[in-house]
Formats: sequence, C-alpha cells, structure tokens
Amino acid sequence: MKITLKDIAKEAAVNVSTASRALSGAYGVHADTREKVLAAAQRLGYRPNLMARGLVTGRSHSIGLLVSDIRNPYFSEVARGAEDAAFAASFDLILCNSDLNPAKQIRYVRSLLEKNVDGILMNSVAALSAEQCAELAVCGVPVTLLNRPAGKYPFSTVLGDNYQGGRQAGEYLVGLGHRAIAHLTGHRGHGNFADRCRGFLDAVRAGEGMAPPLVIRGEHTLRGGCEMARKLFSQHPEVSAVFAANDVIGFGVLEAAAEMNRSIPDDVSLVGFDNLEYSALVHPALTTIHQPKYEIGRAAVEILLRRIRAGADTIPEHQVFGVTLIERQSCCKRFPILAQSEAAKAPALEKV
Amino acid sequence: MKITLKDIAKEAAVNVSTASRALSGAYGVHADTREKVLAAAQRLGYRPNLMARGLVTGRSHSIGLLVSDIRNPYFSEVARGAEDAAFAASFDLILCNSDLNPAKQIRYVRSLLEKNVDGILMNSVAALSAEQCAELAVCGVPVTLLNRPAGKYPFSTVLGDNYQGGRQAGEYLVGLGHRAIAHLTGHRGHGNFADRCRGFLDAVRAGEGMAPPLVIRGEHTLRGGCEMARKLFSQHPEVSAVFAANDVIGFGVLEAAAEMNRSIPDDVSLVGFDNLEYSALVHPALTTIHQPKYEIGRAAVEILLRRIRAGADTIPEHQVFGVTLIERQSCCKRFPILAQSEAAKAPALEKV
DNA sequence: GCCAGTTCAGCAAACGTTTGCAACCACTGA
DNA sequence: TCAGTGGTTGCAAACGTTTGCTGAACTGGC
Repeated sequence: MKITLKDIAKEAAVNVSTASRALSGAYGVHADTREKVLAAAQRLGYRPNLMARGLVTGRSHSIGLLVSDIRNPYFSEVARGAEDAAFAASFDLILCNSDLNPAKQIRYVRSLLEKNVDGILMNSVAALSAEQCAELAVCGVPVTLLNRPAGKYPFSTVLGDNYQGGRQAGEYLVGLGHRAIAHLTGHRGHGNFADRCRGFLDAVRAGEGMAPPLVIRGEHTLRGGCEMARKLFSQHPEVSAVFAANDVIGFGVLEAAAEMNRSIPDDVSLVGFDNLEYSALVHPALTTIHQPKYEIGRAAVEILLRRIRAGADTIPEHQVFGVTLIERQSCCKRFPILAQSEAAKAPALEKV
Repeated sequence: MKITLKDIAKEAAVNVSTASRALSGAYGVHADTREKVLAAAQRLGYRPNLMARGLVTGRSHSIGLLVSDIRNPYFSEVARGAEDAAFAASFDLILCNSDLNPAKQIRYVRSLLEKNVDGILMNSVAALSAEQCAELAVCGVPVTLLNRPAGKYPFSTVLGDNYQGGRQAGEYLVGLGHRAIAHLTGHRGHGNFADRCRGFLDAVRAGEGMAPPLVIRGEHTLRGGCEMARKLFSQHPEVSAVFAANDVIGFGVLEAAAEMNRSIPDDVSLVGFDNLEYSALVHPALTTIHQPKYEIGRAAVEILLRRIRAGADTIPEHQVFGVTLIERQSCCKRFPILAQSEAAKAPALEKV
C-alpha cells in the first residue's frame, strides 16, 4: 500500500540508490535522471519512511522536551518557543511531563534514547542522583537545561538572569520605602530560585535601616504560595512587602490576602517573577520581573541543534537572557517615617 | 558503542532470534535460556533500538498531538491528560502547534505520517479543505478530534457537551433576571462554538420578555474578547449580561470593562466557558461552565489507543463529557422590573 | 585513435530488529 | 525400533533507507 523508494525506482526505471540520491539532491546524478525520479515520486505521492532512514543514519530528527508540567504557563510558553524553532529546522518535539519525579525523569530519558532522539531539553536535573546525572552526561546525545545551572555536568544551559531579577525586585521594593520585606520561594535545591534569592538578599542588605529579610520556603505552586502567605500574614504583620519567587506563588499570595482581608497593594506590596500572561489579568495586576520565556525555549533548541550538528562531544554553550521589571498595580510607596517606626518595633525576623 | 541484540546474543551464547524472543517474553523459549539472556541484557545494559523495531513492526509507539497553541491553557491541560495516558501505555506524544493554519496543519500531518505515528490527535480540521480532509481520512492511521465534531469524516471525537453548556449559561443568566443578553464568540466554522451558541440561544428564547439575543463574533482570544466587549459596551448600553464563548474571551471582557469603567458584576454580569485555572484568580472571579479538560485529553488518547490496537478500519468512537456551571463572582441578580423596563426601551437588537 | 579523467548509475552491504520456517532433540506410544 | 509429537533453537528474509565501491560510458587532450 505504502509507496517506497523501490516503487519509485521501478517507476523511473532506475536503481533504488539512484532514486535515493536524486531525491536527497546529492551531487552526482544527471539532471535528466533526477527529473525523472522527481516526477515519479510526485506522481506516486512518495513519502520517505523516516524510521528506515533513521536506522541507517542514526538520526531521528526529533528532540525530547522534558518539563515538570506543561500546564505551568511558564513551560507552555517555553515549549511553544522550542517547538517553533524545532519546526523551522524540521525537527519535532516529544513532550514529557516529569513532575520533577526522578524515577519518571529517568524513565523518560531512557525511552527517548531508545527512540534515538538527537537531543534532550530538560527542565531540571536537580532531583536526579549523581549516578543518574552521570548516565545522562554520557548518554551520547547533547542535553540542554532550561533555566537551571548545569553544575559540574557538561550540559548546555539557557537561563534568565535570575540573580539580577531578584536584585531588581529587591531594589524596587527598597526604593519604594519598604523596610520589612519577605521572600516566598520554593524548597532548597532549585538553582534558579537560589539565584533569585541571592539577588534579592543582596539588594535588601544594601538598603538603609532594613529589618533583616525574611525567607519562607514551600511548594512553588499557587497552593504553596497561599499557605506561605497565610503564615506570613498571621505571624509577621510588620512585613509591608513580599517578593514571590515566581508569579504562580504570587497568585497564591493574592488569594491569601483576599481571604485575610489584607489589601494589596495598600497593606502589602507584592512583586512576582516570570511575567506570565495572566499576571496582567489578576487583581491587582501583578508587578513582576519579566523573563523572555518564548525566546528561552527557542534559544534552547537552537543551541541544541548547533550541538547536534557539531557532534555531541563539543563543549556546552551557555546563554543568559536579561530580565526587566514590569510595573503594574501590586506595589505602592511606603512613607519612610512609618516604615522606620515599624521596622524599629519589628521583632527579630528569622535570619536566613 | 551502543549495545545491540547481537551483542547480548553473543554474550548469552544464543542466536539473535532467541535473544529477541527471550526479551519479548514470547512463548517457546526455555526458562533457563531466557534467564541467561535476561542476565546478559542486564549486565550489558541493553536498550532496544525502537527505530529498528518500528521498521519491521510498522509501529512507532508514538502519537501526534496537533493543537492550535499549547500556550492556550485549555490545550495545555488537555495535553497533560493526553500525555499521562500515553505515558501509561508507553506511547509518546509529539507536540505540534498549528495555529489553525491549514498549510501548517497538513505539513505536520505529513511529517507525522513519515515518522510512522500510530495515531493522530487533532484540535480541528475546520480550516482544512475537502481534499486535505480526505487525505487525512485515508492516511492509514486513526485520527481523533478534540472538542470538534467530525462532520462526515470517519474520525473519532471527544467533546465537552457544548450545547448543554451554552444552554446552562443562558438559563442561568435568564434566571438571574437579565433580559438583554449578548454572546461574544469566535468566527463561524468552529463547531464547538456553534453548539455553545445554539444552546445559549435556545435558552434565551425560552425566557419570558427577553430582548432578542445579540451575537458578536471576533477572534477567540483575549485581544478579540476585549475588542468585542468595547464595541458591545459602547453600542449596546442596554445589555446587562454577557456570555463569552470561552474564558479567554471573558478575560478580554474584564479588561474592556475596567478600561471603560463598567463594573462587573454590578453593571454587567459575565459568564465564561472552560473553567481555566486562572478563571478563579481574575477579578472578579469568573462564573463559568466547567469542562473536564484533563479527562478529555486522557479519553482522547485512550480512544485512539483502542483503535490503534483494533486496526484503523474499525468504526470511530465518540465520547461527550458533561459540563457544569461554576458560580463565582462575575454575575449578579437583576431586578425583574428594571430589566423589563430596560428591555422595553431597548432598541431592536441585531438578530442572528 | 588512445588514454586519462570525469561523470553517472548500479550492486550490495549495512542499520537492528522481528518472525516464518526448518531443524533438531528428546520423548512417547505402538 | 521407529514414526509421531511437542518443545526449543537457529537460519535467513524482511522492513526501507543510505552509502561505499565498482564499473560503464562519456569527454577531451594529445
């Protein structure tokens, strides 16, 4: 039923090898012959079988995309950028949702390798054991990490400038006059969150008359953000500003604030990180650090493709994207005098 | 470098064919032999090459997922459900973003067929020409449509109950006392939108003393919703309730309302469709028709898998999921007397 | 008219599996 | 003893490509 190279070779009265060369546009086939073959292929509606081709070339023209959850709008935006870049290079993208579960991650990686993907794009290797990382490092296909530092492994990386973003958020809140600021973030071990936190702390510590910054850790989800904010609002009423390590956590803060009748921005100012599409729609619209998510996805596959073409043993490439603060309605100024008096009477905050 | 079946056959001192049978668990290989082969495979870290297997079996163990845009939270939720179901069956999912562009769609489909996918999950075939649909219908792999009716083609379908959803929305608004209600929807040709519209119109027409319902069409995006709402608010001040054909359009209405100082729900009530995660977070939280998106994705691949196993020439399967209205803060009651007087003095609305 | 060089086409092996078929062996029952 | 049987294994073809190698045909220079 399916038209193969043999069929079109017969139709064009040439050998399969000649047909193959004609179709691939290889040098060394006569113009007339090529014409004949092309016509035959056209007539019969020939479509090459990529599995057969892949078997001999060792290439599958596909790459794996391993994210924690595609429902996270951060990743769906990254995925779209990645897919567009892949499509442009006629590669295709195999989607995997790992939930950051190491067993699932490694199972996905193995399955991708069995399928002979030409490269792997991964969200994180943080949860993987050292052996698993080592397995990944020597698996024979290039790997690039999305928004995570590579550590000591030979992976390429593409990141937003998390340190600078954290710093911008901190400086902005300090500049607004806030003196008691909290940071709501994920559990330890997320490289990008760690950098955001460092930037934030550096900015706050550089401020004048600041209460020591408070860092609360929890799930980096809406639910987690909500829980952290509840705790914060009830235990630390002196805090007048919050930096959420991502917008989704920030949405949770909004929810908790509504629940507990704390007005944002009047009672507490809030800045997020990522600038998701929905951050402009929530109430109040979220002031946040913009990360070029689509571009990160696109750059990640471009780097991957370069390495695929160059051979897997080339040195990894690293790209970091600048970030910018987007001012919306979730922050307001705090009068210095009030801030100072509050900071003075504030109890000692948990030091990080 | 890569370990093949031949290597483990040599290691276990048997023939490749025996090794193959042992590993596939086929009947007819002695327990001792199987043990030996399994041990060898384990020792050498054997991983089968799925392209080679696919070449002979004709199966790739992968399915294509063709959506308009994965950034649309509706589709990322569906995609997650689909991927989970595929993963459970050790199939994998190739992600394609078509933007509903027919040329892109057909290019994706061809590319998927070249890769020998075992089935295709598609968002829509509405934009495809008759020939393109026919090509798809006879392509040799089963196709299931997501949230779109199949028309006359032999595709399976999985949908939310769009008619009932539209009807529920309409009845709810009528029950609240609204007498002049508008519907903001996408352009003609979207089967699911058409059903929502029909349900809505039936509900409104069944109401007492209703102004003829107004239907406005535009892009089914946030931007489109915003534009339609601007037009609506300025040209039809008598309208006291809006049914948006999906939540994203509804978000646009929210934006336009904020811009034009129309309060939702005090001036106009709004109900959406889909119940996206963010619909609970916008302000005011959106009353909407809930569709089980994750389950739709999962059911779609389960249907697809059943058809793959049964053979492509089996008859298509259709599944429709119930929908429910989720009451939040975007609607309020309208006093009948006021509604009637307004309906009375309302100019004739555009009839659809 | 001959030879070297170039262009083009075909042959066949290879990629790593699965699977139909044949061969072998050890029994069993007559 | 021997045919028949059933369980186990091996041989080889097949899947649809790509590609190195060989050789034929043609070209042009002497």
